[in-house]
Amino acid sequence: MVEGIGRGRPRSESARAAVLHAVDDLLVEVGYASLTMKGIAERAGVGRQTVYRWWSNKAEVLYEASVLDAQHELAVPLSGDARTDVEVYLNALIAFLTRSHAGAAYRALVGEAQHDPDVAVLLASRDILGESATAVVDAARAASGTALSAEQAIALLIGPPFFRILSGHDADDIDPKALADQFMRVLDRP
Amino acid sequence: MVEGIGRGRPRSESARAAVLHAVDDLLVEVGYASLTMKGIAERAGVGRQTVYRWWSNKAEVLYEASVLDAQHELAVPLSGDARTDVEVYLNALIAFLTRSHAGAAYRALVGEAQHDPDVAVLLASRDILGESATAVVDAARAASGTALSAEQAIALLIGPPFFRILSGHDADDIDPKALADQFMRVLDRP
Amino acid sequence: MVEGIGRGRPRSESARAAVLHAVDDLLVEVGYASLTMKGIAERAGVGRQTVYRWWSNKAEVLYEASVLDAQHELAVPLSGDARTDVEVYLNALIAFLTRSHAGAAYRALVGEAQHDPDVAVLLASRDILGESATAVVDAARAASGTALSAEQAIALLIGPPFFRILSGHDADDIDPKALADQFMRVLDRP
Amino acid sequence: MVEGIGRGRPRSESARAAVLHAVDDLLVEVGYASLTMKGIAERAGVGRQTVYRWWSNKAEVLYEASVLDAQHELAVPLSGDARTDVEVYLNALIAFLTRSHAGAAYRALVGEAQHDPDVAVLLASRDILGESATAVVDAARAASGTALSAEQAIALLIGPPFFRILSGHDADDIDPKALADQFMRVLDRP
DNA sequence: CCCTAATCGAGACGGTACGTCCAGTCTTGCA
DNA sequence: TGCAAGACTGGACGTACCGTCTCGATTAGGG
Repeated sequence: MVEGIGRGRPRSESARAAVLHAVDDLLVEVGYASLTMKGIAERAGVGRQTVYRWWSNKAEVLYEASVLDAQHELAVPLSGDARTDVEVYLNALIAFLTRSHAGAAYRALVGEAQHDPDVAVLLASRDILGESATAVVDAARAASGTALSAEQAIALLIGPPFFRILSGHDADDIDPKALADQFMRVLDRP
Repeated sequence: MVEGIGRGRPRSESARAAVLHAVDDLLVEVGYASLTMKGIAERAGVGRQTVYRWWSNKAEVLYEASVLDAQHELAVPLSGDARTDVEVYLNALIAFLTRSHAGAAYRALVGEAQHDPDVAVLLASRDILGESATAVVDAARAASGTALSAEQAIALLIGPPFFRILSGHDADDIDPKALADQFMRVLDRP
Repeated sequence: MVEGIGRGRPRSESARAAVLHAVDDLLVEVGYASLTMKGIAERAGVGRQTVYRWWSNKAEVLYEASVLDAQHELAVPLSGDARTDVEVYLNALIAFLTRSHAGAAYRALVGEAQHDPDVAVLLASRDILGESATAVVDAARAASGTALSAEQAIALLIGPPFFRILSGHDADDIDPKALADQFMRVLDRP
Repeated sequence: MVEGIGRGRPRSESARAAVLHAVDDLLVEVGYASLTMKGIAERAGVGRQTVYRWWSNKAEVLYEASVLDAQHELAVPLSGDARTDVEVYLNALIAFLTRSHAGAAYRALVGEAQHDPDVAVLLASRDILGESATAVVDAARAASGTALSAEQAIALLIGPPFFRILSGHDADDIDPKALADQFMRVLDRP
């Protein structure tokens, strides 16, 4: 990647970091609804235009600020036993969606995507949740010899808790063990 | 009309109807993101105070204007054959979430609920999707003798397409027949 | 003047007064160059839109805030002796242009008018300086039987000090007595 | 002062010329109000810093680009007849202030000087208008034997049209012949 | 023939005012 | 006294320009 001939002052990496850091902080302090581009810039000690220069809206900043954390929180080590791994993953997923800051950011983005096409495109460009489940799901599929595609299996695994949490049910009512059972049952038969 | 001693001008039912109508129209014309209380009042030919008097935010107006009507779109007649009914329901659900105006309103509300606690409460107070699935799910549960609770079964049925659609996947990639198969398979075993 | 049927909340006279007062204060405190619509609104404790609703730019606010003061400062009582009145007027004019706050506002407006057509129109709509000189000049013209028109005489009276002050000469070098002499001399001959 | 030993890259004379040329062009194209340092630099194909290095504000650039050239427009040849020369000069002055690009620049600077002390100093450092009138006025003074000082006579000559034009009167209403008459009349008597 | 130094174009930087928009409240006259 | 109309304060929006700051590249001496 060449990036032209590199004329002009180069982008300030410290400004970039300050913005992402400010978003992380503000998300916790004031919540997504009260997160403003103005507030982010001021908190980061950065000009407003600098934020707009590199991210076109607050969804993009939030995405970049949160996506790495999300991947980290949803990464589960494979034990070799598919049933166990699925349950461990489900626990991580539920914790992410209900208790994690990065998860709150992710839910906010999903929310925004429902009425902002730009955010929808941004979100669709990288299926964070789906990616996180891939390893676990592939292992389970391989072990079971199911005919389900990876995509189908992923939706089957993530969908039920995703639906209950985003539509406002009490997260405590979700039983990861039972969900894991149901998931394995679908896979276990041709 | 009696309404107690009724001093002063009585409440205008026509104003209420005009507001709900205006919201329906505007949702189609400008979309949720550009829906404003000001715009609603002007379109309805109603004072802004009148809107605020009856609904405390645009989510409430939208909820009353669109989402309750949504029940009709998701009501499927029971045929007696659980497998068939499940598939018919899934088709209705997918159409609702991807192509219906009421569905767009519902998705917008789910989105708003992710960063506005008031909207979350409003949405949780009435599980529209869950309710719509109850009849189909109960019939399927009765026919199969599964141990799954109604709530578990509902999440299992709705979750997968809900996740795929809200996280921005292409709706055409969803196969209702396969989803119905998977759902029946979980139920079919004790 | 009927002003329609007067529906809606009427303009707040207190907001109007607060804005004009704020402009007066700020002009003294920070000067014209640092006078901003934002600053005016904040100082007046008024919404920004309220300022824009009634005045389309800062020149208009300034004009309204200063014109009355200007008229007051430039009003000289007629003594009956034209020569004396002319000299008194010239002293008032020089004081206005060099030492008065309203005069500073007026000079700023004249300045702005040189590169903003809107301000030029505003200024031309009401010739504050010319009006102030009318009484004195008319009296002098009547006494002398000159053939000069009012407009010519006014320009002859105001022009010389106006030019010296606006083009940056030291105001102390201006001799009102000599200027009055010169003015009377032009008038005194057919 | 020797200016050091002159190490380093010397100033680019072509850059200087490009900037002055760009200012001339832009003044005509977009007007003084829309003239920005950024715009000047871009139009000149020059770095912003380069402009700031040699001129500290846009008034200085404008002064050097336009106003100094203005002297040519105001230079009138002396015929020997004072009355005629005065009228010719007045015509040139009025044309300069109302129709010339350099005149527009000069008026803009006078305007700016009313609220920017730096510009006021710049303008006062060289009385362009006064200088232009010196020859004509001195000739007229010599011919008439008046007691008026050069400064007084200059203000008397330039002031009236200057006032009318800068305060927004219609330039067509100005009668150079009458102004010349009035001017000569003041001079003609002790 | 490099070395040093000051210039050049380009463009990002932190700031700040712009004029617009909307939220939610308040104040009129009319019915 | 409820209603429409519409003005109110407040504050975020995204843009523009300010004057400064880094870049790499260029262009002159001086050693």
